[in-house]
Amino acid sequence: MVQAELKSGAIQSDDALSDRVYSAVSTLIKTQQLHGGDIIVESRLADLLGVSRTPLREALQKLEGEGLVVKNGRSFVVRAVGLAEYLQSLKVREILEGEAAGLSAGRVPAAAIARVRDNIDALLGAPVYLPAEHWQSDDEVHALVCDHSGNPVLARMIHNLRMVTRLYETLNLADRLVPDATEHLEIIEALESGDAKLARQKAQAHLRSLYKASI
Amino acid sequence: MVQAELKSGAIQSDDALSDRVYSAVSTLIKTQQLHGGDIIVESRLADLLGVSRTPLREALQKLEGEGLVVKNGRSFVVRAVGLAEYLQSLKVREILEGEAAGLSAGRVPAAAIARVRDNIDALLGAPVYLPAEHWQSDDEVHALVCDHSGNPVLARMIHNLRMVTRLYETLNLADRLVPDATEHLEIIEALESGDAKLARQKAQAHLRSLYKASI
DNA sequence: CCTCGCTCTATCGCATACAAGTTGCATGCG
DNA sequence: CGCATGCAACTTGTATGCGATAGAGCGAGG
Repeated sequence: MVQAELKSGAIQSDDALSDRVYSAVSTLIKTQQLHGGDIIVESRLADLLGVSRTPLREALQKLEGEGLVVKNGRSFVVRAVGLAEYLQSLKVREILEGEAAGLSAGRVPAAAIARVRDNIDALLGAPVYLPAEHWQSDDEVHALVCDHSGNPVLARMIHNLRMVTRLYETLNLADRLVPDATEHLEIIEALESGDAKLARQKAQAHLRSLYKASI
Repeated sequence: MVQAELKSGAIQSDDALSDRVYSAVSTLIKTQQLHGGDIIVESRLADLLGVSRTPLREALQKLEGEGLVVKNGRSFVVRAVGLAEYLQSLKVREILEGEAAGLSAGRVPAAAIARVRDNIDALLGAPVYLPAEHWQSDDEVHALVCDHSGNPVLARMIHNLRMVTRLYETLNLADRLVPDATEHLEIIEALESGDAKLARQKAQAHLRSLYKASI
């Protein structure tokens, strides 16, 4: 099932153990090595990660707070996000990210915009499809929108929503590469222009596009 | 500081210990027996509640997930919500609850509406001001809006936001009784009428009213 | 008088041990 | 052969002990 060692990988080793475990389990979930609905046996996972149950439980509590795992009866299970919830989340994101985009319009540093744009271009120009880079570019664009809205509460909210959104993984990511990229570029352009209304509209259009692609 | 015993009160005693601790600490915070910024010493609080550190830590992790406590360095502190964050939260709530109200318009059972309306009337007619009842009525109205929106994700989001909003406690609640009640009644009326646009507008107006009252 | 560094204690992070509840299997009886 | 009952392994909840560390207090030097 899971063969990754905790120590390996890009995990900073001077962090607290429970934080490392948190990151480890988080990526295990996001990379589908633990899939939705799996029930988590504490001792097993703890052994697998080479730690005791205490820091693991701590990590699981935190993950529960972020909605990546839920408690079913007495044990934790990896959160399974169905189509309905995915669509609901997208709907809320449409509202929130639209607002955030409007607030951020004209407030994003040119350097940040340029960097994100370069990444999108690189992604489009890549000879093969790179899922990880796709995700990262996605994160960057949405971070651009959130972090400059001047409303950290709003930003955090969107972040949490996107987290859950990711758990719904039936759609084929590769098919979304070109639509995502073009829509992202439109959002960025709107942000750059300072046209709040346009930015909001483009962000909402992007989310609606995701929505339609999943029906 | 805190003199409440864990066993006392209306806490179900057949729940898991950590759940009881969770409820206990939650109410301690919401009732200001633990005020914002207080650093929590695990062993002290655990002794106070008559449990060991383990279930207490578990409860604290959960509370961290809900935003009632945060980790400052190595120890937990009761989350202090400042004016800035409060206003930001209200702004997001304006967006979200407006949307929820629009979605709920015409979908709320008459019985539920009647019950809430009765409670508001009772509150207004009470000879003395009852803070607890004020809070509860508030909860009911907003629950009315959320629970019938058909979007549980949205509802949960609003719930979390309201949780944090409550931590900001400098405004004088009693002064808000009449404005809250009248605005709530307007929202309810709009919900009843089925006019989505009006419902959204009234909900937003309510949140903006709260905003203005706190500047 | 202020600042830097040292020590020392209170507190936290983690592991482990123990208890209680549950599930599933096997065995025996009807 | 089927069902009930009891046992056994597993899993989670809670307590506790120990090592590590941050932060306070204090003293010395600038």
